[in-house]
Amino acid sequence: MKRDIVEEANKIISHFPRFHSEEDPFKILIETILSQRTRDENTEKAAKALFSKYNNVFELSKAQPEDLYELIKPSGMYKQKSKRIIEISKILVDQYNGEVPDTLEELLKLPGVGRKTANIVLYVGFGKKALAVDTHVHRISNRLGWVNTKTPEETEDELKKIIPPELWGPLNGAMVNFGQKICKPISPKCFDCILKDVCPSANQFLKPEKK
DNA sequence: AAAACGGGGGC
DNA sequence: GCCCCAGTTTT
Repeated sequence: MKRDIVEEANKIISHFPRFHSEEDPFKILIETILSQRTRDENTEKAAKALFSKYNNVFELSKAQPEDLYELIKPSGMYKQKSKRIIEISKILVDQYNGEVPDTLEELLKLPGVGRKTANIVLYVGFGKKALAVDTHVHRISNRLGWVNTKTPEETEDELKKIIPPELWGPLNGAMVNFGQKICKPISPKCFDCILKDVCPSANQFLKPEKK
């Protein structure tokens, strides 16, 4: 059977869209920091608690790390994240007039902001054509046979060659939902999968994949 | 390349 | 009880 990868991507996007209610780039940046290695529910709890007490970058820039511990604890790694959130806030206030920069290069200078977080902020916060290769994107792209890669960096390069830029962000978000509901790391629900007819890994016994 | 950070949920 | 989560930084 002939594969149409773009069509498969659109299918994932239409079946598992990811909505983003927040629009303030700063709040998206902080939420994305909180979301690192943590599930959505825990991220939302932490973000809600945090923003109920601190409304903006200026207020957060004056806080102490210990002030945030209890608020963001559900998101895990709360000591590091508290420290970084305040460091980021100070940098934004001191060097960026309180605004979040909208380029990959500038975002990567912020503490706790790596390639994945930066790309999520670029897409969700600024609507740019960005692709954040997280564990879901890496795992699913390889299972589907879209790419054959070892590292997220390789996956990013290869995916960008076969997926049109306007789909990068939407596919990225949809893959997260798809990965949580169907194409899970362990015991994926291939029987219920919309791509089981084309996926080379469908119905196989899948072990957790190396990153 | 590997360790450290980390609470919460699924199985 | 073990494994994983829209990872990044340090050793």
